[in-house]
Amino acid sequence: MATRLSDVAAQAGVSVKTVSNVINDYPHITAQTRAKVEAAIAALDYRPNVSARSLRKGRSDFIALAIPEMASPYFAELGAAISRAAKRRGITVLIDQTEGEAAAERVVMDGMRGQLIDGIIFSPITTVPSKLTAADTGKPLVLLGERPAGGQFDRVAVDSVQASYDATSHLISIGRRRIAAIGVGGTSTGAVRRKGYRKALKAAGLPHDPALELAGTGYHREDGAASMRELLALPEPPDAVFCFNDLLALGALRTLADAGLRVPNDVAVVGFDDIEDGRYHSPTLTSISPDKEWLADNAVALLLERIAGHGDTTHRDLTVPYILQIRESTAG
Amino acid sequence: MATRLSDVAAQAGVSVKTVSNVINDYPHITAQTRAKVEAAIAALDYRPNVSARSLRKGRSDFIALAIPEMASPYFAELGAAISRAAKRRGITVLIDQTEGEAAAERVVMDGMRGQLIDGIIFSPITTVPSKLTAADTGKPLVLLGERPAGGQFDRVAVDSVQASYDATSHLISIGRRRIAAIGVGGTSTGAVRRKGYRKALKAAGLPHDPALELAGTGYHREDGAASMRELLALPEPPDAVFCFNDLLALGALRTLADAGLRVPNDVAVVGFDDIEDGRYHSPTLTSISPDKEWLADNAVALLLERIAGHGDTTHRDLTVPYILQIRESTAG
DNA sequence: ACAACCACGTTAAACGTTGTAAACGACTCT
DNA sequence: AGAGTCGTTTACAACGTTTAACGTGGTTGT
Repeated sequence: MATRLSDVAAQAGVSVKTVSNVINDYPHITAQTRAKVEAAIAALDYRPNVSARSLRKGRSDFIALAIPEMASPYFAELGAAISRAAKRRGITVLIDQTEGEAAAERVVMDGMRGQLIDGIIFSPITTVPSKLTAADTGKPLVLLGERPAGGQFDRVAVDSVQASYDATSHLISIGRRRIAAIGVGGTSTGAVRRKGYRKALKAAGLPHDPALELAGTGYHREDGAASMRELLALPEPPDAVFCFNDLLALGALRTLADAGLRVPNDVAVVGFDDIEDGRYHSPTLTSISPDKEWLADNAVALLLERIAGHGDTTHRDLTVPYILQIRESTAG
Repeated sequence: MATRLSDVAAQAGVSVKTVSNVINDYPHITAQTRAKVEAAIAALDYRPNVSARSLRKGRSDFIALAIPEMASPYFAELGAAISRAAKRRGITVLIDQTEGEAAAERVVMDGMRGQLIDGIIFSPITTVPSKLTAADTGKPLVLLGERPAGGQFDRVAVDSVQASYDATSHLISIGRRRIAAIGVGGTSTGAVRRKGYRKALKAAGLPHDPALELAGTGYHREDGAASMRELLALPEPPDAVFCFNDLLALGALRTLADAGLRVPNDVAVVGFDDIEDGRYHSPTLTSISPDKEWLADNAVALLLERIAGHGDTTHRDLTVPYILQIRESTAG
């Protein structure tokens, strides 16, 4: 049924090897032969068999992207960007939903998809299990987001401390004095962003009130909404909130709307990620906006470089550029 | 480096084929041998090689999901659901971003990923190119959404006419008389949903004003926002809008907020898809809510059945259950 | 005329897995 | 006791591709 190399060879009147050479861009081929072969390929609508090729070469030109959940807008946007970046380089991305905490285990247990994939881009939202350190999967890995303790992997991420510092400082600059933080979980992300948040408060000489640091159980809208409800129940509610991602912020905005509070007049809100929802929400959401295209492109490039294996063992650490997008939720 | 079948066989003291038999649940194996083999597999941490397996079997247990763009919330949610449904059955989903109109061409050109995938779930948002009809890729295909002219494929979709009828009728039932529609493109989706919209108007004895049917260029927030601006510029603006998907509706809500109009008091809005954003937006969005889990599960099941190939050639057409979720955007 | 290329061909051997068919015992049945 | 049967295991040949080693004429340059 499926046409194979030998069919093409027969049609073009050349050897199998020559066809293979044409396909693999072997340098020494006459323009004439190449044309003949290409004509035959077109005529027979030949497609190389990926399985056979990857079995023989040991490379598949597939990489995996492991994310907690693709229905989450940030990860959806990230996945889309990474898919495009990979396609540009002729490689295909397999998306893996790790669904929460057991992420690394699952990746490892999946056995790297039966040795099909050449490498993996791993984007944890919660903790990076320390097991990852030990479990050397043998395949190149690029980490997205906060570095796990004693990072020994290639990594691409925003400077979360600085970005959080900027976000908080922005709230201070518009006159807020009682600034809450939502999302200070036990996760690396939560810890790092809290660091920048506290730093900004300190730099401005503002007191640090532990009651204003909300942990919550996750990073979804409902968690943000719940945390905001807690904050409003406080004897002295905040006049601004820095949410550690946009989903939390959107949830918080929902609670504020339900409570009849005006944003930003009563409470100003800043998010992190700059997902598209935030740009259309009422009010539009001020947010830390990482350059996702840059992130995707460099993550893929880095991984491919590692797969090609130019021997150097030092791991690299790329910092994603970002800007603070100021919108209605902080600008009256 | 990677342990293979023969390594396991050596370790267990049996033949390669026996190990293969154990892995593939071949019925006639002594408990004793099975135990030996399983011990060896565990000891060596053996993982079957997908490439070799699929080369030999002609099946890979991979299916493709072709969607316009995964960053679009509806498709992200759909992709997540389909991924889960597939994983439950031990198969892996490859997501393909077709990015708009050239969808089918690309799928075909991709050559079904070099014969790796076993079948494809195809979810067009714009037109289903008629080429699809001709281009028999040889692989099973399940279509999501509106049926193309002369549908001859398996298909899973909501009854869009009925759903649109329900949505429009709901607006009528809350007293609206001048109801606009956004998203009446030349696409199958647009055409079908317009049909239900017009039918509802007619059933209620309302006049049908062509100026209230907005086509727009796409199905994103910005298109909804632009269309809404057009509607507001009308000499006699509408008192309700039925948007053919939630993204359009969210864009429309944005424009209404900018214009200082109250929803639903001044203008009521209904969407289609029930994406999570709509549930947290201010106001929350009334929407047609298809059962995405049902959709995903049945689409995957149908495709797998087709792959297994129980010879019957009649194509099947499954109707996804839905409800109308009434929220703030229509309920004062 | 000799070497040094060049453009291809030929053949064989992998890559790791599974289907086919046959071999092997250990039974049971005449 | 020999033939048939059954349950379990194995040897061998594929699947479609690439790599390697070697061969063969043909072209070019000295």
